[in-house]
Amino acid sequence: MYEDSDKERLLLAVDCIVFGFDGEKLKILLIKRGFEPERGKWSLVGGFLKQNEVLQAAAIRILHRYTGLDNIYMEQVGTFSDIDRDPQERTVSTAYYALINIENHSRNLDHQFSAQWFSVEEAPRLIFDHDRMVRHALKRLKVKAETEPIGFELLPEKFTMLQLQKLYEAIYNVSLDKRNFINKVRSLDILEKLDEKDKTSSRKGSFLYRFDADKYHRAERSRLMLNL
Amino acid sequence: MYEDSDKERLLLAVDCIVFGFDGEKLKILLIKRGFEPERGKWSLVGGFLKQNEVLQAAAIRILHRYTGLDNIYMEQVGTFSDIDRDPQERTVSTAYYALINIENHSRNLDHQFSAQWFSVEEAPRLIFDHDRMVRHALKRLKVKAETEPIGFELLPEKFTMLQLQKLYEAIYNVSLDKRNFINKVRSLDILEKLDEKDKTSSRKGSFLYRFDADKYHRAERSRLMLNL
DNA sequence: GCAAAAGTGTTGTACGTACACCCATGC
DNA sequence: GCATGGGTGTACGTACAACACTTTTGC
Repeated sequence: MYEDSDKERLLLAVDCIVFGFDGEKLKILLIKRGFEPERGKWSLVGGFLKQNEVLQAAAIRILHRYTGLDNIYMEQVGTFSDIDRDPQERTVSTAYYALINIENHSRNLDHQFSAQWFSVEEAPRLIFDHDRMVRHALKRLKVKAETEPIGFELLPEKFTMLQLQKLYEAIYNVSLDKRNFINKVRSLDILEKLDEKDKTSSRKGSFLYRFDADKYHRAERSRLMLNL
Repeated sequence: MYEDSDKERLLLAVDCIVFGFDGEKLKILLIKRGFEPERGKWSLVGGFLKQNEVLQAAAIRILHRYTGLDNIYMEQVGTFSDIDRDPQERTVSTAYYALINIENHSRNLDHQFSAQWFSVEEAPRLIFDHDRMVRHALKRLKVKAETEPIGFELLPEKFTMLQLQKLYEAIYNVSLDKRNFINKVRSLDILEKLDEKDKTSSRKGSFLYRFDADKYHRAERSRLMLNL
């Protein structure tokens, strides 16, 4: 295709920024590299694209290898191509971010990879251009979460209003008024209020909610999910 | 890098969605392919990434080859990797969009490529997955133009308020009230009002404005550029 | 009965939206 | 003097932001 005569083939990698939420802070999953180069340093989970594989599939495969998880929300962030980003050989890498429910997940965390959760602000310096990838992913996550109900991917199926609020506070690094927050969320009409209460954090107990995809799709919605 | 053992190299292409504005409609620049496969069909301008080249540089090089232009605003859209997107050989392509001032440009349009402007809605069907790329680019352009002053890239240096309004109407495919529009733009305080008038379209003549990058950077600005 | 978190409503303000008339000029 | 597009201001409604007290329960 195209009319260039020089067709140079090169390595295409995929790196995943895995976001999780522990109830307080937004976290990312990092692995301590057990192989050269940069052995012992922290990095994103990644791998190479195969000849007969689509990028999204590679991202899913890689995420599965490191976390054991399937059916995870993923979104392409961008493609990074600095010449020497990988000192071994010219490698272009496409970054994806994944949103996972940290609670469901911790069990399957495969210890062979020395994977560990870090809060986004306190993460160690990463290899190559992975820090840049994280910054881009975070920016994209913020934009996306403003207009689409993706926050729920980071929470357990059933959650309290306070959990949801803390999640948005963590994503946007702001603090919100709980009355305004709850009113806004209610007005969106995309949650199902359950009869159960979560009593782990108070004597009174707080009601649990569940994201209702049907309600969401039915609703004629204003452009914004949350306006912070 | 990484611990995969199988490293398969493949072709990486770059395709550019070139946006322009003719005063009425948002346009894209397409070329009629003079080479196989798909000779005679319309496509985006594109080329292959070289071994020692960054993606952005490739996009700039390709844009320059087809338009003769330098110093153009470009933004990465995403990377497209369907297995058979190019029937010749597995090729992954990263799309960029460019914003150019259609007036300055028309002169240097190199006729050897049968390049032609099409309004976004009336463009012919494109080869490969280029239609999908255009849709993505358009979506990204809309999001970006909401929060950053990139619209000016599509206008001549000096422009009238009506031109600016028509531009945003074209991008978002809406119609706006000129009084509200002008008030909103004024409140942003990022334009310099010139003493010149453009008298081509009326006897009275309308004042010309220029985007003032300094004002823009100085201003503590609300998150939104235009709220439509 | 008290400590601890959950739950709830009102008011002011800012911003977006709707809307119509006069102005300047060239012919 | 008139036709053409350019330029301007106000009134209303909606939506966000600020704010404090009562309720429920387990101990």
